[in-house]
Amino acid sequence: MRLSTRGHYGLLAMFDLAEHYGAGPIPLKMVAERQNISDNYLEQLIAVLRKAGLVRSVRGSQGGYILAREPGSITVGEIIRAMEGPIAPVECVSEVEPTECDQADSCITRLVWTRVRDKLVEVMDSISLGDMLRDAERLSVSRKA
Amino acid sequence: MRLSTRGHYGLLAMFDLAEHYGAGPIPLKMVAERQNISDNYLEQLIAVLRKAGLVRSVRGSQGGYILAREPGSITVGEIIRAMEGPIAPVECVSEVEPTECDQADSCITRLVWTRVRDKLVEVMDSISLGDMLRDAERLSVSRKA
DNA sequence: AAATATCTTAGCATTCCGCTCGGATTTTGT
DNA sequence: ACAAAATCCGAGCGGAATGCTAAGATATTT
Repeated sequence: MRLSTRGHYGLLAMFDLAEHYGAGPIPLKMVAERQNISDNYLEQLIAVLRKAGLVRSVRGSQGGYILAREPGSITVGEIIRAMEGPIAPVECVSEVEPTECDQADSCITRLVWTRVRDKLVEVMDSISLGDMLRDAERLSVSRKA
Repeated sequence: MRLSTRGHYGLLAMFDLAEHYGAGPIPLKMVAERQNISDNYLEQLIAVLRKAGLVRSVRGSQGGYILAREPGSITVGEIIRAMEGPIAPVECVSEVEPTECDQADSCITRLVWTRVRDKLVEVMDSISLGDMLRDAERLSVSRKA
């Protein structure tokens, strides 16, 4: 029941961009350094996020990456789907195009996995990068106190 | 965000044993046949469930496997933990012995994964094999109607 | 033209997955 | 005693995915 590092790193990178939202394009090297990820590897991962329409890129000197939308409108669920594909504990309850097995209609375990999937979707889609920024704010305030 | 077939098959096998609970030891070949799993492979998987104390085995002719406890007291969460290890979307929020990263206390994504983990645990620990038997009963009744 | 970035593709070592297979051991029934 | 039916145990293995590294092509700014 693990995420690969793709989803893990993807969210880290997106949150980093959210923290610098409004400051123009952020070079990937900065993100990689701050989040402690190989920048060569992150380059490949951010390409996926770009193709999914979650970030915009600016090429050339002074270039970098910017969130495609404001942090409040980008959810963890979107990011994870982009990085790891449809959310589903097992293939037969995938959000899109589940490959049905022959006893799908009498399969009780399928009901279980559907409930698990629904909970996953519910929590991931309910958290936005904006929410995470607020959490960070609260956390840093309580730290200073 | 996928389970391996280990967890998938593990639950199928345990549910099969639950359906025949009280009928004495069930040979693994029967389970494998009904659930359409390679019996050689299932043999390895059931060994894990046995070592976790979820099933008892009876060797020799007329032998087989029996749930170690009644279906109502065995949860999906227990089975998945046995087959796949501690429930956690990322390692740093593992239920047991999380390997902390150096910025663990200021990591916002960690808060997200903790919430995801908690939801997973909540739903998996709330469903027992007994619950699944009731679901199967309801489903077969509504099918006949 | 130089510097700074993104973009794209190839490759690669390691690990995990999902098995197969062979045989040892235990128990029951004839 | 013997055969049959089962669990037990470990070795091995092909294929796929993971998590990178590396090298260069392209675009943009200064």
